[in-house]
Amino acid sequence: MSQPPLSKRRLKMWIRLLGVTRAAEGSLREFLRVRHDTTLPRFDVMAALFRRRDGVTMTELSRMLLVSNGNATTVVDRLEADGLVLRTPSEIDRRTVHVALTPAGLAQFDIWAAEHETEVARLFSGLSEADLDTLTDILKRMGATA
Amino acid sequence: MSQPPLSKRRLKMWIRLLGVTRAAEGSLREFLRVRHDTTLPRFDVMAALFRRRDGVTMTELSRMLLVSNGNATTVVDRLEADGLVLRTPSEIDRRTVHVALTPAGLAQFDIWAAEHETEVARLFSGLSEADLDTLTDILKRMGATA
DNA sequence: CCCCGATATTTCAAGCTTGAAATTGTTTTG
DNA sequence: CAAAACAATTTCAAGCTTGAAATATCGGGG
Repeated sequence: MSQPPLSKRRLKMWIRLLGVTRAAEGSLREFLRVRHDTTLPRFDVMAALFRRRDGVTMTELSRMLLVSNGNATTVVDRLEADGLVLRTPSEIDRRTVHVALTPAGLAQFDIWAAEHETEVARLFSGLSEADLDTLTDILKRMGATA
Repeated sequence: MSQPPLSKRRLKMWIRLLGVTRAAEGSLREFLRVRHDTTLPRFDVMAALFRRRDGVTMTELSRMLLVSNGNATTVVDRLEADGLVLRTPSEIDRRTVHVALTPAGLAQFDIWAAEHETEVARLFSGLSEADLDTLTDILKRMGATA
């Protein structure tokens, strides 16, 4: 039996990939809303600031999350209003702003992160160690191209 | 060497998967904007209606795309205003509405689809036939769980 | 036949997201 | 050094998205 052309197969894979990702995002969004009364974008920003504990600039933040600079601004605005993150103007380069978790933000994220990890693990409980090896390898190569 | 716990590995995989997907979505969004002056959500709706040429109800549409019902309404509103899709009230069940591509919409989508496929194939040109086999298998199992 | 639970769609407010323009500050270069 | 190029951030309008509430319809059990 002849296979469809490579480009068609890549397209079908992309559609499937998008479906899996959207379904997982939907589950996580609901999880964060129901269990922790927060949203995915807010969580993502907090997670980025948790990874870079010393703080990051707005541009670094938007690059980490692959969102526009304007988007980073508004999400950080809201988190700052909630007292979870803090902007500090840079002394060295007065164009840049450093953003970091507040102590309250760090405490909050600690709670969220543990349950979030459990939820993600539950969502992908169908994947074995071997699957993870294989998938990670492929995803690394996809990231390198795109 | 001891590996990190399975839940941590699953989390890292998810973050990587999200990164790859967001990067590809960003590329496709830009492609659609620059080359065809349209957006990803509009394209997605058109693609769904192309796959189901006889038309679908609003609920079927939102389930296919994994978006909320309210979201489907507004995107279809805009496409209808552009003359690309058409709503037809159902005779049998007066709660439901059928949505389908107009001839203009079909012609438009034909043009978009070919170039879109090329672009997707280019984005994922790093994946071999074997990779596609492996990845599709894993994605199928992920979809089954989540 | 009427009520009641279920289903389909739209409406709405709030928040998210983008891309471009405006603002402010830095660096390079003639 | 001044001007121009470049960079970081915010602002803005438009569009996207969600989840909940409102509206309309269907279908079954008294």
